[in-house]
Amino acid sequence: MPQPDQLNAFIAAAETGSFSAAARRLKKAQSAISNAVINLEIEAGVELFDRSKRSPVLTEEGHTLLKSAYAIIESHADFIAKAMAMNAGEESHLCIAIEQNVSALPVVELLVEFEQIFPYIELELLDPGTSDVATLLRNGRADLGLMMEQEHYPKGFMFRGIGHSRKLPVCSKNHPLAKLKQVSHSDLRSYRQLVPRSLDLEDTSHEEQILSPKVWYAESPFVIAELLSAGLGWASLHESVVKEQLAQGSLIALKRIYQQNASLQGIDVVWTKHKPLGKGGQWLLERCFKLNLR
Amino acid sequence: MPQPDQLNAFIAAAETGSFSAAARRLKKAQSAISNAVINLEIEAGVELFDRSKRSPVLTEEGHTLLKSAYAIIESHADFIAKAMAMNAGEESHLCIAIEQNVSALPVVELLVEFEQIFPYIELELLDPGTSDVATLLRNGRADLGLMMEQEHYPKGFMFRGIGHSRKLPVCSKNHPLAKLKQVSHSDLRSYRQLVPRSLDLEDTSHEEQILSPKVWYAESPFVIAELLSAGLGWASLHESVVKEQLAQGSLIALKRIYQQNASLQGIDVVWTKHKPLGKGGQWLLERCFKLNLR
DNA sequence: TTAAATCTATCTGTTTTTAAGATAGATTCT
DNA sequence: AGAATCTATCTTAAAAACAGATAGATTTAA
Repeated sequence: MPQPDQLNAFIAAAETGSFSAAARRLKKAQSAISNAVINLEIEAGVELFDRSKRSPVLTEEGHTLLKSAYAIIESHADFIAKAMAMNAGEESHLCIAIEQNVSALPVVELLVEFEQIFPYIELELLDPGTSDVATLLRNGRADLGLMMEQEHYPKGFMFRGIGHSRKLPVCSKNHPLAKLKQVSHSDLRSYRQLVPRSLDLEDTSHEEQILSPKVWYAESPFVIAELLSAGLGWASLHESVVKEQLAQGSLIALKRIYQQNASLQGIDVVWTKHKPLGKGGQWLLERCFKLNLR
Repeated sequence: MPQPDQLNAFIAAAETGSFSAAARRLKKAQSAISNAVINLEIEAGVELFDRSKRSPVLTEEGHTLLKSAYAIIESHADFIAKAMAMNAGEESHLCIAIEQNVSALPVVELLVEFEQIFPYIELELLDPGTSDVATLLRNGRADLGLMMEQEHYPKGFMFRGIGHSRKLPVCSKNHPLAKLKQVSHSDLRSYRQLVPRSLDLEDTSHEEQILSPKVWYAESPFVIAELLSAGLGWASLHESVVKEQLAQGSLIALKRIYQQNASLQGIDVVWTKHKPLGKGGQWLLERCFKLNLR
């Protein structure tokens, strides 16, 4: 197995075209370079330099193996750079959970920038359904979360509002409700309601939004939007989820009597005191504060 | 700079979950593994294993750096594999010159197979114009050539026929010659002839095919085909070059009186005694023998 | 609960490897 | 021809790697 020092000697000799010059560059004795190259040649069984002239010149095999030598040194540099980043306080892995109802676009733009600044951090993205973000943070699966605001968070949780999302009652353009100019409470009660519900059975936050006695549940708001598009029932969904369908007209926003049509819900960025964020997480957090989602 | 032995110890320890087991696998003393890992940790400044339990378990940073360690070892393996291939008689670089008139498709299929068998050989493809293949072989730029047969090759050249190519007089469908059912020698003399001519001024092989007093030259037969398509003159070109244009009707093959319409020309694979072929070149050569180009 | 087994870290002494210094022979340049 | 510069090699000193032994800790089994 070729030693890094041998490879560096090989590279320096190839680049300078002289063992002596390579020794000067690497601040070693000329004999060290000569030995390193010769040992590398013996171990590889390949003549790397043609020594018929005064200065050694790369053979064809040497040219090819030089590229491989660069590849090895670069992978070494990658290892060291990763380790340095960790020493500087960067986490090696960062997991962000973004609730599906949150509009992804502004976050994606943030992540593009993140990749430039923290190229050595592995990023993991989760997009759980309603209110499972908190669960992922609690059990340490995620480091940072974006979710719809909750009344109260578990102990040790930190949060901060970073915008708002509109929640709209919607149905298919072919649904009976779509024919009405305005819908009342009792209109809604007459038809099947689709409700996003968390995987977590403990979580009862969905209950307060149930109006109709005929309820179906789904974990993903996108699945609900699909069902709605097929003409099945109505649901109260976040604007970002049904934005496209509203624009192309396959889904319709219902106008409600006596009540504001859209209820505004806050979006929080959430993290925990329990596991402190590294440099990458802190950067992301501060950039989230400057976001203004809507 | 991390030593390969340290990385191997790190990897073995991570895979077996135990320094002792890693020592057994690598046939070293347990203290050697322990030292290697600890030194790697010190040099990187990163704690790779959590030692709070009896057996060490990878930290998050360890997981990330383990991937980089694999990358380094793999690039080492690539270096060694390349060197081994060279020791087994494979050339590190193989340059093949294929005259533009030769149909590329069967050769391409051969090269796909070549890539599987000789993954460590760098391949270079040249597609010179008429009769420059010999020049590239002579001055050592190319190792192997495919070209239209010549009367006599320079000294030290080896060659073997591997097929034939049809040469056809062609012109645009809009050219006056295209209206004639058969064309005579004097018909052809009346219009501009486009002739492929080598870059090499010494080469006079193009002269014998000149019929018309109005001649233009071009190095590439493809450029000539373009000119023909624009309605400019006629030319005698290889079928493989104008195959598509003949099929789609933009170029027309002329029928000649008194003479066979298509003159058949042999295709040779050519190499030189001067620089002997390696395993890859030999393989390619033998596979060329089995080709039957037409 | 106790004893055996297995693990890691560390110390010690030996062996191996690495590198510098010096030198001789070869090539290039003037 | 002579000066300068290059490489290979020999010798010797320094450094690193390694095995063996051991102590302390944890796990497993009785």
